[in-house]
Amino acid sequence: MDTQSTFDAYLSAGDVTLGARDVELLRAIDREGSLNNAAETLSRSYAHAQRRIVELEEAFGSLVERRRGGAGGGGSELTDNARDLLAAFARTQSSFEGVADIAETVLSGDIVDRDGELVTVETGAGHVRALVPDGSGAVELSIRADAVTLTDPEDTPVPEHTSARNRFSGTVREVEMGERIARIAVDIGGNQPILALVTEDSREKLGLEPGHDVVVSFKATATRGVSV
Amino acid sequence: MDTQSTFDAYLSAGDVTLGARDVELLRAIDREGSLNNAAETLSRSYAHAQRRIVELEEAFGSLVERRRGGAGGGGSELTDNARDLLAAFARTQSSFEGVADIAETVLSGDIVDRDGELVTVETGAGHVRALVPDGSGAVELSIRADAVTLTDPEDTPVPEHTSARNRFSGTVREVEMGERIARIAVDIGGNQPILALVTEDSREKLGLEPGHDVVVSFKATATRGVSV
DNA sequence: GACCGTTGTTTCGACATAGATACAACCGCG
DNA sequence: CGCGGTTGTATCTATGTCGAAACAACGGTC
Repeated sequence: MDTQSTFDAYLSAGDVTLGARDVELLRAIDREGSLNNAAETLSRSYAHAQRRIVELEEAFGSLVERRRGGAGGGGSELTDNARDLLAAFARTQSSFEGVADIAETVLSGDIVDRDGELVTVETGAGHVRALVPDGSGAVELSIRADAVTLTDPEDTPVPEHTSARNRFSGTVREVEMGERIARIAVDIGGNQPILALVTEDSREKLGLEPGHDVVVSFKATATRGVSV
Repeated sequence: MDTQSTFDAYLSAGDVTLGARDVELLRAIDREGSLNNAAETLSRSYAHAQRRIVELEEAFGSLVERRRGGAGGGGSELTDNARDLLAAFARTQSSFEGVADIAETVLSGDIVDRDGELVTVETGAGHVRALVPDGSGAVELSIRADAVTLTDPEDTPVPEHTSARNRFSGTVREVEMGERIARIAVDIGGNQPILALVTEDSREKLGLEPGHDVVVSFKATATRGVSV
């Protein structure tokens, strides 16, 4: 079974949520210069699109400046507010895409200490500090590969001097090159290696090849877990 | 206008996607011991729930072991496969929650170099390396607060010895304490400070108070941007 | 062998979403 | 003053989703 995680992103204000479909509509208005043409090119009904715009504006404020009559019959264009909203949507969507696409390592373990939502988990590789909303006992921690920093063992800050609460010494097990980004699997003693995403630049400077020693560190606040 | 980013998480296999509603159903079956009672407690129709299970199993493999007849008329329970699926869903959902909830800094700038999807962006605070799928010119970079590492200026690895490609010297501008987690705003010379999430532990050890000097670093692979 | 509560299957209808259509209002322009 | 293309509004219909209801099949237990 080959599952893949996907998502729908929304921006919500009050009880109205703006989704991908709405963004598509706003972009089309921007492109076409009129609500009518926008609905046309998207093969949607004008009536519905118009009602939706009104609905969105009640929650998000003015979005589309609409003029009727005049040369060419009128037209519509986006407000600055709408452009900000579109940019915000694009940003959050791209953040979510990061989560959906990027490899992560899953560590299993048991909670041995809890302080608010901050917990200490005993795993095969040692203690890991992480965020787990609630529960106790067995947990699964997920560590996104883009949140893992690799440093040279000779020049790694002592734990008191960095905010990365989790650090492990390990050796590179596998290097998988992408276009400009390498995925490094580092053995840290647990039953499975930690994956880290680094630029080819970094890979070269740190001399990351199989067998090379390296220190992996990641922040507690970027390590999230769920009870199982 | 106060917008908030939300999301719906899915796991998809082929053209079937498993969503929150399906997860709710599977959990109810696990809890109630029968498909019938599960549908009952969720106020859903048994018929629809049953069809949905069949549909999901065609894509995700065996999920529910159903027995009819026998003592008590039969019953159903989840397969190990289904439990794995539930855990996977919980993990991805919790990862998405991280993105939705956690503060981020948005830096505006212009692309000055591109190498694949890896770009160098000129911002008010200096050059930042980031991932931007396509486009050129103006971009907005979002840097999640949980991806920012703070280190002591006295003990920060030289750039050649760390995979964190972006580093800036700054001074703490503001500290906002949560329960066990502090949000630190660090001034790095741009028009807006970088936000970092650190544990209270780290805040104390690094002596993070307004006015204190600190080095902020974050990975290029954790910095995503969109063209504007 | 009848009972009983479950699974399996079909059909119907309620409901929400969205397209289709029609028509009024608007206003610069020729 | 009418034309033309737009916005604004109302109503109808198609579609898909999901609950409601009814009934057959199943198989331990008594």
